[in-house]
Amino acid sequence: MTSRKRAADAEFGRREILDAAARAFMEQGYSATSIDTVADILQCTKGRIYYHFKSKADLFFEVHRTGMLLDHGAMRPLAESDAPPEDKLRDMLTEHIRFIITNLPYSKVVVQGVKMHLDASTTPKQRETLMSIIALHREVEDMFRSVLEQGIASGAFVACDPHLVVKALLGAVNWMTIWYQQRSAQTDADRQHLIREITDYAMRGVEAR
Amino acid sequence: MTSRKRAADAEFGRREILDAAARAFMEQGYSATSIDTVADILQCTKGRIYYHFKSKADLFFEVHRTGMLLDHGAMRPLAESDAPPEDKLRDMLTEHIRFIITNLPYSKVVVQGVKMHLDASTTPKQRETLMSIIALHREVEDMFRSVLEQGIASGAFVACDPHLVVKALLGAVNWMTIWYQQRSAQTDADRQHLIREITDYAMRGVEAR
DNA sequence: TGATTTACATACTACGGCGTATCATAAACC
DNA sequence: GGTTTATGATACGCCGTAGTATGTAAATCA
Repeated sequence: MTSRKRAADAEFGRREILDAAARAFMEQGYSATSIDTVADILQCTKGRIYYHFKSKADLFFEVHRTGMLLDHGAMRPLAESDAPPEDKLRDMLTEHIRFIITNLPYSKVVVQGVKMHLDASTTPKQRETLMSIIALHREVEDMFRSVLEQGIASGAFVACDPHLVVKALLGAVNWMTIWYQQRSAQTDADRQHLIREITDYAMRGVEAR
Repeated sequence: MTSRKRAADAEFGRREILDAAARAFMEQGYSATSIDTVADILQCTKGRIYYHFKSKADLFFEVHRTGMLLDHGAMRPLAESDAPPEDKLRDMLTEHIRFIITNLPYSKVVVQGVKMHLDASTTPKQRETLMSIIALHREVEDMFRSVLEQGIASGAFVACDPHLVVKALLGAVNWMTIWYQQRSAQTDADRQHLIREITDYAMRGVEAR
């Protein structure tokens, strides 16, 4: 039983590192972030970080993976519901935006990570986890595109190229990772307004007249 | 006269460096790109680059500024036309997308640059040019928001918060800088289709029913 | 034609940062 | 009481890279 407590502590300590790393990567980017910077944020030394993570790249991958898992986990139940496509899409968008603003560091790292997939500077081991991250990313996009296709088929959405429109739709939302800052929406009402306006815009782009 | 020729050559050489730097920064990001990498692309040495640019940061700023000037220059005449807002916005979007796909490296650097404005590691001199770049960026966004507000006033666009919706609208388009690659659209017809689908989606998000 | 400026190339220095190795330790486990 | 776990502290080797200092050949100019 106590072993479970220790295991939980270890997980907690690990997550603490991931959170700090996410903040650092968000603010400075991967290359510009040093392991020592992450250690400074935690007020510890590199030793702690290298005890849990093999390398800087591994740490980044884990942050990226954690972010994708959180978002994917939030989207899947909604995508699997049997609500009509228009309701389903609206729920997914709302939840996705909520995820972005409540987990901004992870969201920004995910975006960074997407852009780094060309980098060949990875070990075979890393490539494996990298592929699983990419798979998660694809799955999330597939969920959105599926709902789009359902809506087009049902007549709820306008006829359009779902492969391109899903990019535009997700872009309207994901672009938040570029411009959004905590102070953009201070009160709860501000956040509600924000979520509403962005969701409504994204929905109007696909809804049939 | 010959001096004019030499001046033109100098400008050409400078632009050549900017183009190469834009490609490098696009592919690897600011921090991960070394001056030597840019030199390798040009098949020259650092000497040439440091002759034209004071520092790596200066080079990046000039790429960023050039990109913003190009986009700003393409948008302004359209924004200043006296066409109805819905036509004006459509034209601006189409042209903006065309700019992105024909100047992808510069577009991606601009996005990177926007995210780096927090960095305080700049000299007073650099801050000045940085401010002018930010001003250009604001102006472009202001042009889009203006058109939005005109359309809302005229009843052509739905009632919405233009400050937030302009972010979503530009996001739908600018997100291309994340996912678009040259091979995404190989033929001219592909590119036309792409531009059309993205523009249509972005427009539907604001058009009144 | 000699002097000077232009537009680079070469060679070198200095430094930051990744990763590792070593030693210590304090708590949890067995 | 011995062992494992999860750190802290410190030091170091090594490499990549920004920036500089110096050289140089050609074009321009007087």
